[in-house]
Amino acid sequence: MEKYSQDFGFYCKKEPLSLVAGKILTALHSSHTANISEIPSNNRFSIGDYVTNDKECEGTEARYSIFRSGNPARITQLGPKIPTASPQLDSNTLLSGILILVKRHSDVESVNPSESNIYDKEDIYIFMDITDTALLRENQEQYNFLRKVLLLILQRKTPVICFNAKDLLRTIVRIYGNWKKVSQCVIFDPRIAAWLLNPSDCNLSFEELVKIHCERVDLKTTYNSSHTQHHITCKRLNILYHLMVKLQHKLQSEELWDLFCTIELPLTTILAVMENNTIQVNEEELKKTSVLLGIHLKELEREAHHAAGEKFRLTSSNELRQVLFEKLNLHLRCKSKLPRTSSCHLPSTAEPTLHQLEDLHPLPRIILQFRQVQKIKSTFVDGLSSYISKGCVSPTWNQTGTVSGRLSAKHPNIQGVSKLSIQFEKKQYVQGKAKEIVTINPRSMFISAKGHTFLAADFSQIELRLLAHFSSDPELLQLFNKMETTDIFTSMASQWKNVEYKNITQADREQAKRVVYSVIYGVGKERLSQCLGTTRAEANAFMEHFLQKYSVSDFTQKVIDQCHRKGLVVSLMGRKRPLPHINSKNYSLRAQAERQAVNFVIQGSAADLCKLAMITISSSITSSSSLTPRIIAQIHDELLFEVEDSQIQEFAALVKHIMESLQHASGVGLKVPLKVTLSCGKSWGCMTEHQVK
DNA sequence: AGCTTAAGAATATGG
DNA sequence: TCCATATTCTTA
Repeated sequence: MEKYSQDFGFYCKKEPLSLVAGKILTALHSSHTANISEIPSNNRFSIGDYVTNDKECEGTEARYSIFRSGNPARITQLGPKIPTASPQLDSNTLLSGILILVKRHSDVESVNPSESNIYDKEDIYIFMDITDTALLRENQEQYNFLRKVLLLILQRKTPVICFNAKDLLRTIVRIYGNWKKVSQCVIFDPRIAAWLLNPSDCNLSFEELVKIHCERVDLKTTYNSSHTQHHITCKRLNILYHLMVKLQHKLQSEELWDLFCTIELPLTTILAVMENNTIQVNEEELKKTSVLLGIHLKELEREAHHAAGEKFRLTSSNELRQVLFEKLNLHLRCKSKLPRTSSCHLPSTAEPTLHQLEDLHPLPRIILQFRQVQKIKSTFVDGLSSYISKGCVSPTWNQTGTVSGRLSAKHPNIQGVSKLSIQFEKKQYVQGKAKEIVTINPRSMFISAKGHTFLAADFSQIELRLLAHFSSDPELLQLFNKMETTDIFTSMASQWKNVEYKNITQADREQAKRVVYSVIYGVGKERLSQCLGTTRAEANAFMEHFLQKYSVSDFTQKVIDQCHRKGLVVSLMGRKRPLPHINSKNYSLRAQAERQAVNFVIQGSAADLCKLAMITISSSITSSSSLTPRIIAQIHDELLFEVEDSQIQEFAALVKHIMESLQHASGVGLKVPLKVTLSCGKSWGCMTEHQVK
């Protein structure tokens, strides 16, 4: 349950918001005051014109005010809007208000952000109440004013500073409807800056950031009890300004500034737009599926109880452990040693273990099926329902949620929706009827809007290609430069399993993929043998053969050496990850850091490229007058769009061209070509490959 | 007694 | 002793 939180004196249902229109040292010269003075200054809108508290505000036409910091009495009366409704997990909630600080002087260097002079008397504050956009629309004059102010702030190249900028942008995009107008805006978000400096501690609060990056400012002593809420709010806005200046300097000295400006900053706007885009869900199908899966689960439970000879809760790994190892004693009949849980040293009941046991007794296979169905039902069917509003979902995207630079999604986590469909036999209650096999594909619940089609663009084997680039291994390079028409993992699976290329299933391909990446990132033979379902000796042989054929150890060693020297690793576009344990005396910690180092260089670089792809595609949509596709989701290496039926051909060609050209545009010049596969369809679960002319 | 919280296990995704 | 996510469920 998300809770209310307070920041800068403003409350909103989801996240705190504050914004400072300001100027940073390196920014272009542009006079805020001149711009602000363009705001129509009739009596009603003049500075300090109208200030009100909440109650008076109700039902009146006053929705904004402008004042100077030199007049704290007026600040005092700006009461924060505290929503009276109960908290809800509604990512579509609009923010309640915007407070803007317009810095008149940009000579921050000379300003010591201490108690005495954190205020600049010349500074201007603008407060805008945007709780009720409908009202704003009714009152044309005020609506125009709001638009004008926001456009003034966002359409010039002077940077704006905002904590959690995405939330502000989401709101603004919604007010405007037309996101293309603000797509080029420049908003610095201190949270993102801090995350780039150290991706390990993400989601730090404003207070924590100030504590870490502004040694001289102490939030607690900066406020004294005589200050009112809004006095404090204005001070916090000033501190926010200084925090960003500090962070900018740090980013510049760590050579992260480019990454910040060219990747993360434009991405924030894109994510805000994505959060305003909705994905339609097939609700009837969802309900039917839920019932169907419920029946099937009960059936599986019955079978499991029968196989075990007693009733127990299938969802409890403890009870399962008792049945498997204390009652049935399966561990005694199993040749290889069974793994144990890392913490309590108990026998594991995880997937690989159950696979080892599945030939000894019917129960393990039933449990595996049960867990698979249970996961799909609770997470992707019933879980999904709770996020539906008006037949649609709209995930929340977290830009700073990972250490590798990737994005993460929640509510729902669309990146984690099962790709493979499950099949089972529908139990027939009517006698004499033919057996019915039902197929359930969780992704098919997501459907495109009327008159629109989904277009998915995937980078093929992006991490493997990056490995080829970094290692310069001739074998790998040749693999990709040969311009294969066949799928690499499928052909590897076919080679390894001695099965015709055509007969390789999707599951086989996934397994081959997992094995390949596992070996690259330094899997142990224990785990690999489980993954492959073979003995450790065979796994070892496979590993050695693979690593001999593709000699990547020069590269991995280079990464590890560099990490030992510098204590951090760097991705293709300069993203950094500190790994403090790299020089630890503890072997396992050090070894883990070494694996993380290698993994980060590849995974982080792939994340860089995918983000770059989003930005480039988005800006080409912006600059086009005719194209209207919407970015729906990013699944790490896949971009999902919803396109008007008539634009599919044109847009598909554009996307493919942009993504495959990134090998030159990335600024590095990749030694391998990038390959993109396109597919489209009316449902995410049923996409057919799309050839571009 | 019933309630919350935090951690771990398990399984889905991506590579 | 592959990496890094989210979600759900159990357990303490």
